[in-house]
Amino acid sequence: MEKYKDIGFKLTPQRLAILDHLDGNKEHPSAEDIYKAVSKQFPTMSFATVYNTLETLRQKGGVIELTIDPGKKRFDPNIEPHHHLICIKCKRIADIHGNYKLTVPNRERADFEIVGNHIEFYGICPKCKAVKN
Amino acid sequence: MEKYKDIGFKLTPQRLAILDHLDGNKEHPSAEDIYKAVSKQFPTMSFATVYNTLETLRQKGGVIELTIDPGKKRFDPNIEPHHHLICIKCKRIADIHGNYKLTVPNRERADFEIVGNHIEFYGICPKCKAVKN
DNA sequence: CACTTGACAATAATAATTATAATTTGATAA
DNA sequence: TTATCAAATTATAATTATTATTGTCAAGTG
Repeated sequence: MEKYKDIGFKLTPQRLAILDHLDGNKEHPSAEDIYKAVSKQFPTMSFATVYNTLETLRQKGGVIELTIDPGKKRFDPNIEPHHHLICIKCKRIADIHGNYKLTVPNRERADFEIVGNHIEFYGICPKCKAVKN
Repeated sequence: MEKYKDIGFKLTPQRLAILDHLDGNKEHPSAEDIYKAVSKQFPTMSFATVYNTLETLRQKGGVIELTIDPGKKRFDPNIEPHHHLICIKCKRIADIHGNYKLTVPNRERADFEIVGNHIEFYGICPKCKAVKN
């Protein structure tokens, strides 16, 4: 937690509450999810604070922004490089830490300098499989 | 083109203009891109028609919806399974057709039934690399 | 020809996000 | 400890992307 102060990230009560909610969170929450959860403790919490904090955190490498969900951003406090498995029915997202070595064939690389990758696996989660229809 | 009529997709002039704009398009355009391009020929074209057509097309498998770009959807008329390479600076998207065989380790699969995958490569395109700073 | 259906356009409504402006606060240094 | 100030917070307005609603029209069907 102290690491943030060192990089000029002012630790306010609101930010601590957001960090606390994110810490170890495997739900890949949206801004709204976070707002709902944190405003229970901070009824005056503003949506803008959630967005501002997430954006500042992202810039400082404290959180990853996921573009998996159409229409809204999701946030992942797990900053280790990893991949995701998405339930196409309920949109639940699970982490995948498998070690994949992916390269782009020269022919396809089109002179891009490759800096990273991210795999999205699609599937149906056990809960949704259990539901008929 | 005839294939659409067979599956109950009525071929109207507006739809033909959209299909024509998408055909062979490698730009992965957003709804707005398509709207702008097509409304040059059809000044009365409505945004709703673009969205409706894209959604209907998607359901019929004529186009793929990409969630790569935060804040907006992009559409890809290339329906062959393939992957993408995104310039992190200018957000340009290129197709990657490399043949990757990806499996999820049992330990991580969490009883999901895997139905597909999509790799996003991140990089810097030649144009953006050429720009200083 | 009457009838149904689906597509279109205009527009309203909603959802997610970003911007603005006034006020407050945490961190630092005197 | 207190003064200071940049940065954070809040309320709110504005924007952007998308979806829903409604009335109209045209194509195809019995």
